[in-house]
Amino acid sequence: MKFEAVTIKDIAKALGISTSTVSRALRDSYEISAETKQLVMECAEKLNYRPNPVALSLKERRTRSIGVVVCEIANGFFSQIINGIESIAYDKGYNVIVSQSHESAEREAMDLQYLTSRSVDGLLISLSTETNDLSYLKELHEKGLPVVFFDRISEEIHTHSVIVDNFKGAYEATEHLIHNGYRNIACLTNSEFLSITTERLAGYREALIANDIKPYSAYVKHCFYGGMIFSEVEEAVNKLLTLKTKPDAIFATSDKLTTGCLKTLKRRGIRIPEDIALVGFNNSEIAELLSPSLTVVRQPAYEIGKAAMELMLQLVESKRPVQHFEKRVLLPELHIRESSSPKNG
Amino acid sequence: MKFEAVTIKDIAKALGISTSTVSRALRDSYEISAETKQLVMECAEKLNYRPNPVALSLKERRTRSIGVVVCEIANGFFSQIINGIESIAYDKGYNVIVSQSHESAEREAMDLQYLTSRSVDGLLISLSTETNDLSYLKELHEKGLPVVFFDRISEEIHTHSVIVDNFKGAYEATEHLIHNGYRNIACLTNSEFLSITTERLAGYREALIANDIKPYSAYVKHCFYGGMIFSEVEEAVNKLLTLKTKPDAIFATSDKLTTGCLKTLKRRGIRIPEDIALVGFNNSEIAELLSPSLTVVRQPAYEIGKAAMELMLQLVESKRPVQHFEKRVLLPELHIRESSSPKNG
DNA sequence: TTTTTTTACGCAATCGTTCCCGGCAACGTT
DNA sequence: AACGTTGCCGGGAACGATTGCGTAAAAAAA
Repeated sequence: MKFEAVTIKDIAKALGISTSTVSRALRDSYEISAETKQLVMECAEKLNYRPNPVALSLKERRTRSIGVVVCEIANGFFSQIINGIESIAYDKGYNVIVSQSHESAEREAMDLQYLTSRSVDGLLISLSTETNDLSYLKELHEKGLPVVFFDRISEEIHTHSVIVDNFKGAYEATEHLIHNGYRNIACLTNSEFLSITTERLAGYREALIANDIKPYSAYVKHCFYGGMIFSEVEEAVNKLLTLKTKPDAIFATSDKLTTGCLKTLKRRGIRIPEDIALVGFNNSEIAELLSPSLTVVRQPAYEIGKAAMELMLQLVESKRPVQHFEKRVLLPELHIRESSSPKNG
Repeated sequence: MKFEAVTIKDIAKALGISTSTVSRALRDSYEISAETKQLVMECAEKLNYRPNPVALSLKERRTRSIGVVVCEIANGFFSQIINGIESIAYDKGYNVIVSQSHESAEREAMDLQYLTSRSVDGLLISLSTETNDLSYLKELHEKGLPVVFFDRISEEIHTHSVIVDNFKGAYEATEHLIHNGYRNIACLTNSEFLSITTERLAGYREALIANDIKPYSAYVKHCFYGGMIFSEVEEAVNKLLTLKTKPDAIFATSDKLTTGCLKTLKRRGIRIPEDIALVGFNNSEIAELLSPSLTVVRQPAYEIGKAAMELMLQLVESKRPVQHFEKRVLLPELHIRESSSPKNG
């Protein structure tokens, strides 16, 4: 398929028939006689003919490839999602082109630019932390590019999306801490512009209020880069520790924030959960191997990827423009372990 | 770029000139007058023209996309490699199509089939644990498909490859254990068909011999699926623990084996390093957060990816067939932590 | 002024497929 | 015998871009 590349012409020549006949025979058209089909099939087999997908793409104006934009590939949560995306794509004969925003809006815009210039058939995206201007994406969407959001979504563009019930995840995590006797619960969270932040923060707040605990704004620390830069997390945690009434528990709302927080606490020799309890969103399998083992909110990342790709296929393979959009909400799981053991227990 | 798609023809029509002129003007050909160029440029800008990469691919017979085959995307080591690959690819205007073998030779063959049918310009591959028949890949390579191996390589195909010094990594890890007083050192390793296994096992053995310790075959446990199936690891570790002379240390030669081993030891309530010390190949950042923190051999995964993609570009962009092939060997780093503290120390 | 050279552009083939039009046999119908 | 049906197949125009070759007009040389 590199140097020679058998084409439909070669078959036509070998059999002394026209390319149109070969093409039709291969596609099993009714206007070709059984024997000709047979002949063509055998010849194609013999020459090891493979249709050229590039030529097909040009003709059909679709590439059967889907662009994926995430902030970071080398992040367990996202690589699990990509795994899910890929599993569906593979089954359906699509391929996936992954690119990373590294949490930069500029880089994200370039990714979009690049992916569309590669004429992907659709776009799966989890927004970067910096993104506040969606106009370019919106423009693409309005021009007809199928878009599906996952994880970090936006309501600004009316399309399919897949998330976990972030509110619920945060609510349950917070409530769990409260039930275990913690009352001064801090929240280490991402940029306030992200949908996940808003939702998780709301879950956290509601859980406090429902349990007659007054939310304390100094207990909420935003890390703009969501743990991608460790020093940011370290600083946030340190600030929490210098408060007059130190928190007795920390709820971290993302993978990297959780590990960053853990790292900081360990470095400072703070005991978990005796000095401070810790619960965090986390998808790493190692969480249970830590000492103390970590109580986490686990997201069904693989399923998120699968769902997102399924919805994408729905858009891409639909004959007429899709009118009704779906927001698929999956359930997070709270895994209770040692890092949030009952206070003074 | 979806419904309308501005083409070179639109520009030609708008300006009342031929498409060839437009094409040449856009490519800044010398045979086009400055004013015509100016006109074309402006018009292209105004209509927001984007060249169609599919048409270009068809013409130039290259897609500027590189296929990547790994066993598992959602594995820190490989996702870090992919990150490295992607970083170089992005800079050079290539895109990367990732697919997974899930350690299955059959699936790997299908991946190859799929990727080549998508006419990738080259192939970056880390072999699956099951792979013993390389004939198909060899055939592709002989037909002119550029191939670069990384991590799990094969000498059967003469081409570029990138690995870490597996021998050295294993040697140093083992020697470190010996220096810290351990003498009954077991080795938990992958399928014996993999290049990494051979090399790491050799490093382990040599280190023993160099320190006057006789290698004991019962201390070497192969896990065919390399930890992808936890029960396999569990069983291997359990077998080690039932030996008459139980090992006092375990050296695990991959990410998943290390965590699988750790999990098993934890579950059985075995203290590390008091009862058994542990050192493993691992690329997770969480290793240092474990209690005890884990002594690991860390591989420069990101750099492996970068190097592999660089070598690929060398192949893909070279005018004449490359004759001289390179095996790039990067250095692993031994991070000494608590899980291998001096014996009885 | 005539010839040669340069400049600047258009025509058409090409990449590999598909598919819309025809067209030509060999039937069956009136 | 003349006509309409089928059945089967080929020609050639797309899809979007590049490029070798040909050529008119303008510029330079004779």
